[in-house]
Amino acid sequence: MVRGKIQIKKIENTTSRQVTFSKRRSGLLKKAHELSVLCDAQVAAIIFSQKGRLYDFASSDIQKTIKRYAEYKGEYFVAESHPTEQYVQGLKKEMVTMVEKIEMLEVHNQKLMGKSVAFCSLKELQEIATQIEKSLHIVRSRKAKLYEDEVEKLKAKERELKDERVRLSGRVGEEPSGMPSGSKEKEDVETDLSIGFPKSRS
Amino acid sequence: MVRGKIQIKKIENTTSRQVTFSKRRSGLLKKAHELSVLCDAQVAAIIFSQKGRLYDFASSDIQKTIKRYAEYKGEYFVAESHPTEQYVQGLKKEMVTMVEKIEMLEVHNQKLMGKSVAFCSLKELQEIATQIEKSLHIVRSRKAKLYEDEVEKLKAKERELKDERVRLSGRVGEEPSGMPSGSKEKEDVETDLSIGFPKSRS
DNA sequence: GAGGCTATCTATAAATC
DNA sequence: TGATTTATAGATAGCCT
Repeated sequence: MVRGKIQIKKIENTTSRQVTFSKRRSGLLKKAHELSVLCDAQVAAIIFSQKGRLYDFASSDIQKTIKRYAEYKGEYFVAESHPTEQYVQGLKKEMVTMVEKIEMLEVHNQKLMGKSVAFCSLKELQEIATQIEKSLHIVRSRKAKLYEDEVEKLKAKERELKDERVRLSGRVGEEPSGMPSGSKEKEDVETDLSIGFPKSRS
Repeated sequence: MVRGKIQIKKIENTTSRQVTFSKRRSGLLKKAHELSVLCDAQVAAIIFSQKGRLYDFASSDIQKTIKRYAEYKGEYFVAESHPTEQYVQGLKKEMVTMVEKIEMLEVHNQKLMGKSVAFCSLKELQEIATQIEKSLHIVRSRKAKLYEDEVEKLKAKERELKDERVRLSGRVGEEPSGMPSGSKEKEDVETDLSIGFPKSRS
């Protein structure tokens, strides 16, 4: 017997709370089912007991219902734990662009390297050749410049070494008699030991 | 007054179906609420009307409830409709690889085109120059081949036209007096109208 | 926990406004 | 549409097994 209307607040007595849970739970699921059948509605109900047990009802595929719910709500809760479809679509689109770019670059590279030019038109070949010639020119110039610099550097070193030799010779009070090691340059001064008058051998 | 118990099957009368939907819907949501409060349970209910309108109740955050549901079920449906974090990580990794490849290709391209060689070593410059020379050789060969083919084709056409002319001349029983249209080749036979003896103008 | 009982409370079908 | 009414079907609190 029901003694007066009950208060809608947590039932403190554990036993009766569990009994009530069991009864009302099945009542709720039954009503959910009836509603879906009577009114041809899409209904889903999810119940977790205090202990964490799951009870549920779904008139159709619950996944569909949840998905529909998510879409209806403008979706955001799924995004919380999982990237949205939209986000991934964006990534994929970006990847397609990148793949295209890679292909483009590879084709370009191939052509610059003289590969797969078998299907190029004369006009295209001419363009490639022009580009390559230009590249070659630039690279050769750069190479020449580097060599030049190198030579310049060596000359500077030579000068430096000469100065050093002169300086050292002045300090020991005699004629220069040797070259700094490491130098392979030919000097215009006789430094070899010899018998006879200097310069007589030229 | 309720006349006898109702059958749990779709109510065909649209009006009474809508009325029943309205009443039972609110009844269901109310009961869902009562259950959650009385028994301290986590309850969520989702109802879509036939027209697609959404009605729902959730004792706590419905997102949490759905998430918990998904986890409880081992889920699957979340993965089905939404990419997993892992999947996205994979995509991103792939993208990083692609970005690196693009950079590599671009640098290579730049070098082949003689750009940004300012910081290359002599050795590297030499390698690039060698490559470019090789490329140039290939491209030029290809170009030469194309020209050759072109010339060959033109020659073949010339022969064909000559044959044709001879054949036609034989059929009309006179000396060749014209060339097939489209040919721009210079012939060694006088075909122009003229006064006087043929060949007298050369 | 699950099921049964029963007195009540609640939901609601149908009609009416 | 929606609100109210009313009679009744259905749900359930409390108690027991």
